Amino acid sequence: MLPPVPTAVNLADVARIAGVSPATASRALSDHPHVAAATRARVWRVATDLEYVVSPEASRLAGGSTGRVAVVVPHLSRWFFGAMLEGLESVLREAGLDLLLYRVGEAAERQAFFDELPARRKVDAVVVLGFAVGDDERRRLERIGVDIVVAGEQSASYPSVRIDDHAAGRQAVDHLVHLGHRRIAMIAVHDPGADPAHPAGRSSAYHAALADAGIAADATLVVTVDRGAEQGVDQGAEAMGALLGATSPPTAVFAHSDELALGAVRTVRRAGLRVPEDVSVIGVDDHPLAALTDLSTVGQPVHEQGEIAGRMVVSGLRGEAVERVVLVPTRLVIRGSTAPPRRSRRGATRRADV
Amino acid sequence: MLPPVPTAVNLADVARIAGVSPATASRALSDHPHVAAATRARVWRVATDLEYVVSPEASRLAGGSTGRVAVVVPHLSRWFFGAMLEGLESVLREAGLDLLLYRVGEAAERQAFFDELPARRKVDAVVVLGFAVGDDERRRLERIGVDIVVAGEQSASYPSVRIDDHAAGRQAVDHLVHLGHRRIAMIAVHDPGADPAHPAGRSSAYHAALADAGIAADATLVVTVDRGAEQGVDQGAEAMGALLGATSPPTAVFAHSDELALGAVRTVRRAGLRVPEDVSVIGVDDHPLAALTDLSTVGQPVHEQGEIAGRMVVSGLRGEAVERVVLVPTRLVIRGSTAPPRRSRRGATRRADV
DNA sequence: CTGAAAGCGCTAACAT
DNA sequence: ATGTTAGCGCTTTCAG
Repeated sequence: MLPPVPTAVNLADVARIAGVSPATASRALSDHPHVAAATRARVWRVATDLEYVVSPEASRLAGGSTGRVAVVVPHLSRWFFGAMLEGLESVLREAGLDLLLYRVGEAAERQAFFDELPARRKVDAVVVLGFAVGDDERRRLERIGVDIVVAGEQSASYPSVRIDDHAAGRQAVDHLVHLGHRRIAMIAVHDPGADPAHPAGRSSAYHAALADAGIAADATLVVTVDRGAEQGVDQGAEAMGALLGATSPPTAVFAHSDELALGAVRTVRRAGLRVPEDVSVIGVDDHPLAALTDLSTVGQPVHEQGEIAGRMVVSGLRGEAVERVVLVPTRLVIRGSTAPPRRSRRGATRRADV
Repeated sequence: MLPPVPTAVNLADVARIAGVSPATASRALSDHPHVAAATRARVWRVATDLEYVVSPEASRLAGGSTGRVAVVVPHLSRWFFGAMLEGLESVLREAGLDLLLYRVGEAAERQAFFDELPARRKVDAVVVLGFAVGDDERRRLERIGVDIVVAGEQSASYPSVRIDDHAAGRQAVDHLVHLGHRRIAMIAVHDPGADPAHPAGRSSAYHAALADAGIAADATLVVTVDRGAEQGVDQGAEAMGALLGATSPPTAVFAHSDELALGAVRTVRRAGLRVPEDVSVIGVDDHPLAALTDLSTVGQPVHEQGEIAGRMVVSGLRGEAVERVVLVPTRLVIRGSTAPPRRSRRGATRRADV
């Protein structure tokens, strides 16, 4: 390792060369009010010439903020989380904030994070991306003593950005209903932390949409998978297997995510049936895979949710008021995996490519 | 915003309560050699009880290290980069290092990063993930004065982990040759920073493999796309269109990535041809999509490359010697998108699902 | 508007 | 083995 930054230029150097005291230099560089314009300009010039960068440590120690935001995310290799992180990063970077990344995938990692709180004393705010913070976790998290924002999930306790899951579910199921389907199945994700008595938005939307259409509920048409596994595709495939094995199989399936939906499509095809002629399938997210595989879906603006979370953090840090809940709109994206039931209207369907 | 960490416990508090001097407390907590076991234990107990956490700022300022590593990556929502980042993160976290994330996608962002070097004075090391550092960039990057490690790409200047691109290319093209193909095309990525005179590993492997098989080179069978676009699928699709339009189209295609390969597959199918019966397609990476779409490919251990980069950083920080180049093995993954040319040996092929 | 002085919380010599 | 003494580089009162 090299010696610690041999060419380090300090505030004192800048001040000396600019012919002012360190105090003035500091004020000039932090854009404080009471500094002569000429002085400010001179100090900035010298600082730029010397390529001066404040020592964040010293700055923080002397009373400033850390200029850092912790981001806690369960996965990094899955599109949804990556895209949201990307949106968040762009806003934070623009605001001059550094992003400290903490991945907390499995239960053990998650527990360790909330126990040890490695971000303590290191950040000005924390953003939780794509998972719901449990009560116990919330209590611990708060001991970090900074602002907290949640993105991509519901949160009663913190400002959050997310989609309206109920509305999204309605868009999907209503689409199937309007196509004429009556036997509509659902592959739902079950969040271990959620209250089973109150089905989450997408599930409740399914039931509401069926009820509104006068379709009787059929418990054999709902399969629930646990959240959290790596890809989701296999779970979707398995769930579809169960659905296909039912006495009276569905003609359409609403999956809570595109990955589950793709697994379902795979199973349908492997069973020798066709999508959408024999079974329609719709997911949620508008994953890039959905476009590639011609999957109908309810799209959500993922990147944008990350951006909004970033803006919430920046506002909060500035001491401005922050909205408690921002709902972003979803949109129905009709592709080739949904069509009317039976084998009617051939021409209206497209093949799934790839 | 809350007041800055109301419950802040400092070293001085711990020291006082434990009945020692701050210096001793510091030594005890940093596991220094010359501290009585009893003292160490007592200090640790008090620190734990009080939930003391060192102020990284003060620690660093007083001569320690930052305990942070900067990671520079071009994309966050693409599997390859996310998976590598995930591997890296796990090792850094285990070593107690924090990860400062910088995304530098487009040219402008990349330029800004290397101009401003926002990581200066903030980290003990820098990891460059998945892109080649140009000469000018290298010069600037070095002014940061810390260790640098490159993963997923070649680097003459820094310790790096990567696959042997030439070997990977041979695995792919040799596979096609062994299947009996003679008209083998390539969809290559062109790295803007690379020297056109020296074709990169995968391309040179293609030429070498054909030469070894006594197949004459045919320039119309090579299409080059620029690196860096978002998904790659569309570029692959377009490239395949050009190939299909050739006087004498290929019976097999080697694409430099799975995403390009999937685009190629889409074009082949849209042209009314079948994969692999009419055209075989093989990619590189073993992207999760490849398994899903039954694409043959040359797999590389992406997560592991991230881990290895992490270990290189940790070793370097410990002052241990670090290997200059670590090559990780690739493996040929034969799925349903490659088969002998013509319509021979039906039984050996599987359908592409989804 | 600017300078002088006093730490922020910690670690690393240097003593003891 | 432990305590004492200096700062690290910056921001911030408090004076001018």
